[in-house]
Amino acid sequence: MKRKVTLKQIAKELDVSISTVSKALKNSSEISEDTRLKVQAFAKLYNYKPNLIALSLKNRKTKTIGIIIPEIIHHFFSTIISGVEAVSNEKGYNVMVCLSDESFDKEVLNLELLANGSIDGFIMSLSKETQQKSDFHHIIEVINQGMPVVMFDRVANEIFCDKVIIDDSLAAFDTIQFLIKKGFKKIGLITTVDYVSVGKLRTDGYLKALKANNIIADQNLILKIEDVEHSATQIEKFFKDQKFDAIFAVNELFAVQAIKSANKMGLNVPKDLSVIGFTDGILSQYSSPTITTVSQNGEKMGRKAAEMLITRLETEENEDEDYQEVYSTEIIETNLIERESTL
Amino acid sequence: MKRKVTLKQIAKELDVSISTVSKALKNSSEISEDTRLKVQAFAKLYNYKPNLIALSLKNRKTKTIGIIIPEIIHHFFSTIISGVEAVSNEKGYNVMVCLSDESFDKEVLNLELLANGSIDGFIMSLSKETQQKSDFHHIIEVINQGMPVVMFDRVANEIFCDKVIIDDSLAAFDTIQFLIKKGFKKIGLITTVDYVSVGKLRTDGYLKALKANNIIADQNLILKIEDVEHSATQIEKFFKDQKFDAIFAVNELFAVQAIKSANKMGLNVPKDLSVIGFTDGILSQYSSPTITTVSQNGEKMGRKAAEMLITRLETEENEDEDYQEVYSTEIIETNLIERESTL
DNA sequence: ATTGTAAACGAAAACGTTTTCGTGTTGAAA
DNA sequence: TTTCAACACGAAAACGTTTTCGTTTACAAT
Repeated sequence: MKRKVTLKQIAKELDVSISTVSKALKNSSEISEDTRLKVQAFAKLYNYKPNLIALSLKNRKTKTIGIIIPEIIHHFFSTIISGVEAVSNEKGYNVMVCLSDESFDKEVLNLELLANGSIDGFIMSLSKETQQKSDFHHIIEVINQGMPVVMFDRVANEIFCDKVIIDDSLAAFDTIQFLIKKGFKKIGLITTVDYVSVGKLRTDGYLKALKANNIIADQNLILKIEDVEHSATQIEKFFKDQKFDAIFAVNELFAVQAIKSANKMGLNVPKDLSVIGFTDGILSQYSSPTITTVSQNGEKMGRKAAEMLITRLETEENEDEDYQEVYSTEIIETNLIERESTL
Repeated sequence: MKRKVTLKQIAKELDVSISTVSKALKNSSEISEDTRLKVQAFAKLYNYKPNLIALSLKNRKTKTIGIIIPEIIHHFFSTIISGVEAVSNEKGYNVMVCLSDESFDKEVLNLELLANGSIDGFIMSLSKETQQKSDFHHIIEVINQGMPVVMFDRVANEIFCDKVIIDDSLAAFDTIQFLIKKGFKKIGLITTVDYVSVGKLRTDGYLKALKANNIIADQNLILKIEDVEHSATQIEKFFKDQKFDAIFAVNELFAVQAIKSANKMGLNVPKDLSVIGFTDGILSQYSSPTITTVSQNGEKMGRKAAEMLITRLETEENEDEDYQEVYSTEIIETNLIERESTL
């Protein structure tokens, strides 16, 4: 078991100073060809690689970015990570992943832990609990300490930072328009409780679209789900109580469950009922029937978020004060992917 | 924008030495109550938190563990991360996630990058390409440098380290037994090419079970898929060419596609054909019909892997030479989850 | 007056780099 | 012979900690 070799050891072995070794390895012109080659050969032989922690300390930057997401077992968030990771790797950054498990406390903990030098910047999406409490002091504090933060998807107006989102309201609006154009009148909505920002926005879009078409929104056609654990039974009840021409669900799980409930009632999707979901995940692609859905393009969002963060990190070096306080919000376009669940 | 405060700054401000501040914050008895309280108050006021990078350098341990997986958009690997993350957090470790994208080169790159001081140990699963090439020198080298490694799922006998696996062969064997007991004779297998270790093992289990029941394996009933991108068409062809009583698929995607293909042929699952998959992911739980499957318990595997790694990291401190070279392989039990796709 | 001894604190090394600023040696120009 | 530049290298600081080993001061015991 041979431990990693350091500059000091090479220096000792070759009877030169540490500085000489360091310079030789960087092809400094200060060093004679002779010793340069000698040092490089030795370093190669012993497979010298600079210690990244030491570099981090010296340079005061770690070349790693932290990402905090509510949960990972969720296709959308997985694709986000995938996008972030891809861009980060290209640009020489590592990715540290933390899960908040939708808990405020864990989010705070993760933030504090990583903010103590481990990373150069954050990419994050708010936990449900944080959204519910509307308490963002932990994030604001970190930003005030000079740590760049890019938020995506579940964001908050109260936090000033770069953001990557989709236009949830517009996407929902367009979706409902699409359904109305097809001639559907009784369009049901399966959504989340309002404190989930994206759920609220999608609900808004739904309502706006109805209004724009002079359809009076019927609260009985709207189901707001608080407890995702028991969404299935709630959705079944929803279907027993009401009749629909079409259903718009704000995520793919609700969409799948809607289809199942419809089937149980003896309804065929799409013949008796059209269903559109949100987020183009595994379920939408492979369930039967495959589900028409609003594609969020998580990979692209992740890529964009990483690009924004890294750009900020690297222009920050120049202490470009003007740039510092100008935050931008990128809107990633969505598109409706038509599949078998709609006519 | 107030930057993070350091010991040095506190020391200067309070006109004491750095050592005094450090000791005061650790409640050392060397320091008088007076200055101790003064320092602590000041530190609290300025929200002092030790710089983790500096600590890492000093202690030569980073309290973070690296995890390299082939891809993240995959329910099984997501659950692994979830498990690893949970245990790591409990024990005060962070998690750095790298994706190999099933590529040998990227796996090597990630390994080299992280091995230079960024992490204390690895948890990893081999990329397909690595398995195909059977080239493990990069991993062996890292282990030889004294970096603890725990492998899971896709492992290799050539690498000496701790491992967490399921008994793929046995699980497959039991599954086929289950099908045979139900009276099925023509049992089809949809599997991967042989260089994917777990695919091979599951195929072995299938063959063994047939043999144990004196059924002669029919190569026509076995489909080995190389190109996952085009699995759907291959599976459809498979169904056109052959008739089955039951299908065993080595992952849930193949299982879903089998069901779809069956439906296209006018067959009803489970009435005309039973289907069993592997890995209890989102698809198995929510597709129609829900799919009977072998549960791999990724969360548990992840937890176990993290526990093994951390145990090794923390006993390593004691330079317990005896313990060093003894590696263990944990086998996580699997279980068959019966759902609608089997009678 | 001398010695001993706590109590309270500081200096410095160490972790592994990079980089600035010397410093000694050589050879050539004056 | 003196002077100077170029060359090749080394010392040391810095990043932010922790920890060991002094060192000072005061005061009690001899």
